Amino acid sequence: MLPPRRQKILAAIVEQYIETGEPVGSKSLMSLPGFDVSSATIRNEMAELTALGFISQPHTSAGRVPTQYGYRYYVDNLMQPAELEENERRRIEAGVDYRSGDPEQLLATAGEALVDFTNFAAISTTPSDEHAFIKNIEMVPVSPKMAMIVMLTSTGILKSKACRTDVPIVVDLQETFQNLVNQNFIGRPLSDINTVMIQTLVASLGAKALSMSPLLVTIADLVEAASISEVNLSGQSNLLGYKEYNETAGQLLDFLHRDEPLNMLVSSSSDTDSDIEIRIGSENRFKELENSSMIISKYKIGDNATGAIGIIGPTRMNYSKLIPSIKYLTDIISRVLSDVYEEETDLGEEEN
Amino acid sequence: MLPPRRQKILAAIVEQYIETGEPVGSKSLMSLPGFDVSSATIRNEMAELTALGFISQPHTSAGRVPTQYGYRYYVDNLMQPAELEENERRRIEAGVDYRSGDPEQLLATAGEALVDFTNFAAISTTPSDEHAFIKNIEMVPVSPKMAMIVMLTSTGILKSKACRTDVPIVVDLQETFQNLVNQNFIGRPLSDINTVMIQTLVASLGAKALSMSPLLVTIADLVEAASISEVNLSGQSNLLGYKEYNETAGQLLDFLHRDEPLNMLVSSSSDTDSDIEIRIGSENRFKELENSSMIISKYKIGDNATGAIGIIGPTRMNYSKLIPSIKYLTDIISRVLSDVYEEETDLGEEEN
DNA sequence: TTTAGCACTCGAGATATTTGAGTGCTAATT
DNA sequence: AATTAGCACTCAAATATCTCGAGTGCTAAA
Repeated sequence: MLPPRRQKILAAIVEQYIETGEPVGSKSLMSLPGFDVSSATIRNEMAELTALGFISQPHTSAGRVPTQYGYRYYVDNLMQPAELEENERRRIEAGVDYRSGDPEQLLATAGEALVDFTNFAAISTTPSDEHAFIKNIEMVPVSPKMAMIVMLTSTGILKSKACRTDVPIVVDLQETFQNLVNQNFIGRPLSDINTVMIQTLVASLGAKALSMSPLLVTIADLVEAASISEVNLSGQSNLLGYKEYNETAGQLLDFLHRDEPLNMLVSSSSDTDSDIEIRIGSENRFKELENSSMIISKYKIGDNATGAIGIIGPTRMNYSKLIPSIKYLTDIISRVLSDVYEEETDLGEEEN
Repeated sequence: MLPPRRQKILAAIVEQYIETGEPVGSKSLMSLPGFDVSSATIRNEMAELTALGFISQPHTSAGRVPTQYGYRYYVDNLMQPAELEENERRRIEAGVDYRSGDPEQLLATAGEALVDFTNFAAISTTPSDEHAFIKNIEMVPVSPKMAMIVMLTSTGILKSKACRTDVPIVVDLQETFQNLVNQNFIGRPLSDINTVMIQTLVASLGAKALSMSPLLVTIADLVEAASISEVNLSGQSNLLGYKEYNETAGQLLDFLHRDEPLNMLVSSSSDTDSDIEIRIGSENRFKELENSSMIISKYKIGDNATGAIGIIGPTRMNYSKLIPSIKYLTDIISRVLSDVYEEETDLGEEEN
């Protein structure tokens, strides 16, 4: 544990650097209220903090800059989370679309809100639940040879996709389809449905195989889309404005463009139990993010499904303000989605 | 009309500059095959071309760079459209999703293909047709208090949105809804449906108003989404790589992020009759695009609906290759979408 | 009309100079 | 033992100076 004065100095360096982006010198700290020692004393302490790895110098004759360990110590031990102001709360709330019951849409708009609020890039995943099952599948004929297939999962995810059929859609075909769906899909976990399963099913249909095949393939598409926890990223262009990305902005955006690493980034957050996770610099395991931090918070729907939402930005970000903001947003999302979910579940059971 | 030799020099300057990005000097032109005159002669011609405004010098002792008028003259008079190679055709074709009948999805994937193929940003609009009407609306109950509303327009646009109702969805309610839809929406032009119309309708429903209201509002949302020709942009991060955007990349991306100007950019292309439009530098009316060019091509569905797809990049782009590529892509899109459309229309009429 | 020749221009790159914020160390002070 | 004043030192950033050469425009001869 650092002695109090050293803590105070570290905190001051982190906070001032977050604010100004310039290396912090001993004199500017001395002039801060509450610092009644000389700059030489501060320099001695700074030398210690440097030896301990919490701060570093860009070059010998410059001030100090927090290292990622400095940020980490600050976040874990020194930072005082800011109280959100009323208008900030309102701004965050306004970003959540209470009305629609569709989690994807809600997360998309919430992400946009985060982008506006933080000026960083926002990242979110749709809820995933390894025990999710298919609650409902409907076929909607919209024109003679085109139908829309709509699927609802136990998690509340709603997916739909158009499907052109080779033969005209008649009542008979619809009934066949609905029977197939009832027998083979409703109530089954998403993980059960895959290409092989679909092919076997098609093979067993005999004469009806031809007409059913495109519809069933579309179901497989929907299941896949619902299983993969989709990662949504927005506000990337905000990052261009930060001078820490001057040179590497292109690389970073390219990296964020690829889906796989994003998925890993968000999903790997499940190994801790805390509901909010802060990853500073190389704590994100990707080299492309060594100068970036993520604040990721998990939301829950009911007791099983979880997803995450958060931000990506330069390590120099205002942790003490952002962390409570994201916490607050996540609480709202959890509440809204759980409400919808429970309402559905209750009603569903009443029906039986 | 420029004398032949001057044309030849202008074309060579444009082409070499497009390739290298460096100002083109008289000597490097002289060494090109087919130039049998001295560098002094070329310099004289270049002086003329400069006076005419087709080329300019970054500074007195540098080579020449095409002005936007130079590019324009080149595109209009000098350029020889490249023949697409077999593998290029295949790459373009591979980007078009023949199977799904959904124009939006098709355009999205085609845009991605353009991004990969050209390394620029791609822009596209969904088809719009001022005479479009509602062909079909279906309500799909997916859970006790949630329904999916699906709408198909005469243009083939398929839109769907979830809607939570305040009361449980029963057969009675579905019938009421379907009657309402048949009487008030099917066959009516999209432009007829607006908030006022919906409100009047709701008001006339008496006791049923409460249960119908959220469903009808959702229809309004769908109609709006289908009327507004949505602009899709992708591959913006490609632009970061071009040195002409070194400084202004952020501004450009911010600009492209906003929806309104994009809409104007694409829709204003309707004033010419040609099916492909090339806008160089300030011919795009926005200051943010003064160093950019767009190649935008219109596609058609049947005889009425049109939309556009194209690219945005630095004025220094390979027009002679890109123009035929985009033309080719647009032809494919038009053909696929028109096929679907006609098939639908024919079948629809057979039905009657 | 074309071309060889030449003086001229000016950006890019290399090198030198200056400046000042900030440091670490030492020796005196508390 | 902890603090501080004082001072020599360091080094990036800003500024100035120099050199180089690609490319030009012009002139006078072919």
